[in-house]
Amino acid sequence: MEKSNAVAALAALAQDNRLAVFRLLVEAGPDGMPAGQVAAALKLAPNTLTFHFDRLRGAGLVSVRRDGRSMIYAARYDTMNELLGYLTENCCQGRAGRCVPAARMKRTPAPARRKEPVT
Amino acid sequence: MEKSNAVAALAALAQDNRLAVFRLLVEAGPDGMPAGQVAAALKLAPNTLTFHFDRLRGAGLVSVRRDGRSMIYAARYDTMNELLGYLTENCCQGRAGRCVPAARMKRTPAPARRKEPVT
DNA sequence: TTCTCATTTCAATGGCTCTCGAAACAATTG
DNA sequence: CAATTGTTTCGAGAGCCATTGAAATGAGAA
Repeated sequence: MEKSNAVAALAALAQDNRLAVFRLLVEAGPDGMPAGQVAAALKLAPNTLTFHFDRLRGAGLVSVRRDGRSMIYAARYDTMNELLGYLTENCCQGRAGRCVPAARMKRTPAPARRKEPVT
Repeated sequence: MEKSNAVAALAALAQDNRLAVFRLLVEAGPDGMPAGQVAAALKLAPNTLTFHFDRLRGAGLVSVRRDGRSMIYAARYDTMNELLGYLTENCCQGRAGRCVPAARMKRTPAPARRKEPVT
């Protein structure tokens, strides 16, 4: 994942309602959830929700498909995975051990520094 | 980590310059780096940098100490750790396997989708 | 077709963000 | 003391964000 994509994903999740939406979709599983159901669960106006969905989708964190009159949104785990990868690689001195919970620790002999140019 | 703290941390990192600052501080190690050196490395105006430092500090991602006339900023790995923990716990269906790198994947039965995701 | 439901689009608004220039503050040096 | 260096504070402006109400679109039901 590139820096700009990471910033986009972080920005998409850096908002109360959007983070709630994403968590709900994650909970809903790979099959996703109709927009209306999300709106009801989080008590959000449908147009406001569309706005947030657009942002999540723009960051690649969510996918949509139509099912009849419903739009079904689903979390994209792969993107979330890449985001976590980016954060552990670039914000933990190249060694996961610095920042990651013990469960996810991965020993790395030499810290790989500056995979991407620091702009 | 609570949701509001996670949102704050995500927002702090969801900006090009701030993410660059944080990465630089992570690279610099636990001893940190003087503000001026960060400003020089990233070519940011000192007052602009102060603005971003304040945000990172507000999110608990950075600490400061004075050394003579220099203010030395350092990354707070513990907070980054908690953020990653929050994301894996709350955005990966409670099972790390959903989102963490393949190395640690635990297989869960993947239900078939009805229609193709439109992204 | 007409009606209804689910969702999106549009336009507008208040609030927040990021950046800049100028000035102020703090600590060391002469 | 005054001068210099490193950083912060203040004030202002352009632009983006999140939300809202009203209108429009798409798909199924009558």
